[in-house]
Amino acid sequence: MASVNKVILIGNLGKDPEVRHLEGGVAVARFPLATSESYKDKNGQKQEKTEWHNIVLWRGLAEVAEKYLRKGQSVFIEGKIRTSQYQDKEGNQRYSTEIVADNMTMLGGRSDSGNGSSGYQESSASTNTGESSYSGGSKSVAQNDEPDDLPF
Amino acid sequence: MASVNKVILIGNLGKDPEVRHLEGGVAVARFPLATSESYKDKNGQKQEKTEWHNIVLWRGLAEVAEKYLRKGQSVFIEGKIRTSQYQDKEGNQRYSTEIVADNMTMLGGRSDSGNGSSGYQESSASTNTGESSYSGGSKSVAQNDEPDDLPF
Amino acid sequence: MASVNKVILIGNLGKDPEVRHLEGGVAVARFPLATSESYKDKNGQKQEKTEWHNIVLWRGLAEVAEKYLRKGQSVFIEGKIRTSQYQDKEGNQRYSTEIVADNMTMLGGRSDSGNGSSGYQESSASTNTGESSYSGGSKSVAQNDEPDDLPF
Amino acid sequence: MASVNKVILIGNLGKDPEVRHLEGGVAVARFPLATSESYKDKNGQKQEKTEWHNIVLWRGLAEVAEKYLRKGQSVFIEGKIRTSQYQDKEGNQRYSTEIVADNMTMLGGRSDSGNGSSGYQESSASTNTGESSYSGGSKSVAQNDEPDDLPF
DNA sequence: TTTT
DNA sequence: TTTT
Repeated sequence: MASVNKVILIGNLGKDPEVRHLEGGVAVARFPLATSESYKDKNGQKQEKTEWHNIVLWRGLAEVAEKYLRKGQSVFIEGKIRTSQYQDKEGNQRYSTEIVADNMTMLGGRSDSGNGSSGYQESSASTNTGESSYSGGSKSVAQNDEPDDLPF
Repeated sequence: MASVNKVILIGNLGKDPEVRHLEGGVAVARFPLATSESYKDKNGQKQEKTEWHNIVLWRGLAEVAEKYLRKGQSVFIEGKIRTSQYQDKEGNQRYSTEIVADNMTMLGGRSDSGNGSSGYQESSASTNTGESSYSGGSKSVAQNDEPDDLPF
Repeated sequence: MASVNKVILIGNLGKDPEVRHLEGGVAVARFPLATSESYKDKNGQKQEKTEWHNIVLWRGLAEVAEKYLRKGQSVFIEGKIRTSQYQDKEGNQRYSTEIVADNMTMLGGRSDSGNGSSGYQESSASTNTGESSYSGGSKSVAQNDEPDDLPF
Repeated sequence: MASVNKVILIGNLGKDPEVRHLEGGVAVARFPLATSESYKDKNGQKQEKTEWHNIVLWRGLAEVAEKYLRKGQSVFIEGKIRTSQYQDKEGNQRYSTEIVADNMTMLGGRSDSGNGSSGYQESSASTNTGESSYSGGSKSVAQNDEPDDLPF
């Protein structure tokens, strides 16, 4: 049936990306992303609440993340929610929710190496599946094309 | 810091909403929402993968859900991701991820009672915080105004 | 620079799609899409305001639109805003704003031929660039891959 | 009927905001916002295409824009599309498309005065209608609450 | 020009 | 008219 599962996040990386290169050369990157919301509590005191999101990127996006994304930087992420089931060591059913990115844009932010945006934009013709190039010859890579045989 | 946490879903209710009315008259509704994605496996066979989302609605949206939403129906949900920590009975840290809705639009779909859209639209001036009414006198209810003292 | 241009619409077709098949076999479909917002005016009277959007679809999405979309039906559209300049007959600069779709999901709605959703879902493995198939062999079509030499 | 009209933009201000303060103290701010997309042309040359959006903000958001937003800065805008009709001087029907913001987040970017983000975040408890405060006492301002009697 |  |  008609179905949409879309997430849009702007936040900061809690750690450098962890990248694995799978058999076949496929890259997967993961990092925690913080979004924060401020509000006033019942005493009128300003409070901040931080939400942590587990971001997963595949292939080209993972490679961009590996090269250019660092802890503290700000990114725009577009993707979808995916909850995986797994058994913990006691054999109980557990759930883990991740955001599988299909688009990413660096927004700069706190960085050790100047403006992270530029390098990324230079080196990657298109990490944006949806908006990519309307030139005749261009190829758009589906960023969440995951092989079926991955160890999830 | 600059932060955005936004989710957009279109899917079907897996169950009727469960609604609690808290002290103070605040209503909270919850239901599982399915989004489905179809893809071809390595043998070219069409497969479908269903994602289940835990939807939470507050106040006016919860009341609309209680009155008009039923298992099987299709809804558009706009909201944000929130992951809560809790201790399980063995004292382990667990995480539960929910979508806190701040906007909802009924799309009809399989229903026991005709087109669910109409009733809802008639009875609710505005469940859409963001888009609500630009008349001078209208009031917009912040849908995710949660009391601080809720039992989470 | 960091840039995002994203539109999400749910609305009804004001007309059947107009489809052109260009040299090279590329299809382009266009239709007006209505979104409506209700609000109360200063006298407390309920009013409705309709917004009309010019939707443009390319290639695979255009072909799906041609086959399955009809006046009155409800669709979810994800895309981007594009404003074109042109000269009117008096030689004045004019602007025309369109939504170039890169994703489309039929939601049914009033239709002459039953539930429009099903046929579309059956016949199209993936019109959803962003969410498409994570099987190894699947191909994702970039929906807004426009040839450069189109007569705009 | 079920309807959604949502726009998400990240881009740069082409000019400082123009702000009007209407009778009754209501503020309206306008500015052009650029989003850019790069693609390769048929010769493999990298090209950039810039889209200009007419942003309109009301009340609290307009006041934040007036105080903190300047030409060149980067902002996240969430809002809706609105096309207005008007007569040009020759009496022809013309259309003008704007994005009416209901949420805005400053992302910094090129600025004459350091990081624009901070000041804004300090001084404005909540310009984010949708996500605002779940404290008991907080008030959420409907950002697109337009008086009916405005001179459009 | 849609839908409710 | 922005930004890279």
